[in-house]
Amino acid sequence: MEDDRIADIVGQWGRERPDLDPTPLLIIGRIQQLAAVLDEALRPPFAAADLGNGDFDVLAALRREGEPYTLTAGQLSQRMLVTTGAVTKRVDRLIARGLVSRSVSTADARGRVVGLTPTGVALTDRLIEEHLANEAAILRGLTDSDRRTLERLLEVMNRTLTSGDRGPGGGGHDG
Amino acid sequence: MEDDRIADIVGQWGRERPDLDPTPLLIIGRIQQLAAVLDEALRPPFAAADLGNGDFDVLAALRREGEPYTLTAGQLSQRMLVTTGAVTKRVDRLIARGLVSRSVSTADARGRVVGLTPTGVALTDRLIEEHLANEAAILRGLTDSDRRTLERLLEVMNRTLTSGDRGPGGGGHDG
DNA sequence: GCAATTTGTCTTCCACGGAAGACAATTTAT
DNA sequence: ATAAATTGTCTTCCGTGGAAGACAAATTGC
Repeated sequence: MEDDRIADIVGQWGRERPDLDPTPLLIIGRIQQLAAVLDEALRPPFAAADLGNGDFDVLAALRREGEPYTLTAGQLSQRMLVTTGAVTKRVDRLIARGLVSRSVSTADARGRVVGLTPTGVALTDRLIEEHLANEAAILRGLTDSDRRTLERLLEVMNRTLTSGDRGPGGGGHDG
Repeated sequence: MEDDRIADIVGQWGRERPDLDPTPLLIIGRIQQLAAVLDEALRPPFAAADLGNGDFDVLAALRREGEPYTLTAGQLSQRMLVTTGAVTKRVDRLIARGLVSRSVSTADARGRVVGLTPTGVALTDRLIEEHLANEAAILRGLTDSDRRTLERLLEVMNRTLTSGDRGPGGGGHDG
């Protein structure tokens, strides 16, 4: 029944390396596992539309930008936290589906402007509804107060990570 | 220089689709982003040892199992939540590094038993210390009380997800 | 204006993991 | 015991994304 996988792992480490404190895994391990399970749980609507999760990211970024639903490849790269190479491939796939189009920027001829087609807008509008409904369902076990607390705590972790000064070990990356 | 990326996204959706409630993203989006950033932040020790994050998973699973530090490919697959094909490849890489060995199970000749070599044990023991120290550093912004709360809330989400009845595609209607 | 540098995107090439099939060994049924 | 079904692992093929280089266009320096 219950795979408290993470708790088991903590228990194992406690036995094998009693000199260490494995309890950080209770939070960090769970976040990582949660992210994986979330991806799974939220995939069905995208899968039904024959879209990779990453591809929907493109559609959503364009759609929420508002009219005329356009962004350059570089902007997409920044918003989705993937390389421009990945953007190229995602956009290529979406073009093949007729959901976005790509054109040379008028302002800067080396810029490529990606824009939602009417079909793309329609699909995105439909999918985002399903998507947010699914997310809401996942959170149904949490009270409003729980949610506010969780938001805050996640934000604290995020800030700790983003500020980048985690003692030894290096770790910093982009600037 | 705060990239409150998620808050921005929620704001954009609020403007573009005021009929929807985008606030679930404040939790779920942050968890997903956090997981990605965590992977980055925790990678350096493994990268320094020329190991993929997934490869360390194998080492850690074997090490925390206790002596004789062995598991079958199938057991590894279950513990790491990846397919047996992925296990084969991870193990192949680790064998090439001399960190684990593979032998035919005495009990069942189609089973392959993977075991840590002495070198593998030593490396894992070293890496897990660094790893847990890094995780602890990431959590330093949270009080003990925060941590307990966060653990609980993440576990609630996890249970909601694992219990699995969230009608995707089906009708999302809860009580 | 022209060369050098920088910038934005695309192109290779590579690594990793999933899906499905191949294969060998075990178990079950007869 | 033998054939059929099942199981455990590996193999093949594919999809996705990163890193680094290629390339075109813009910017800077002279």
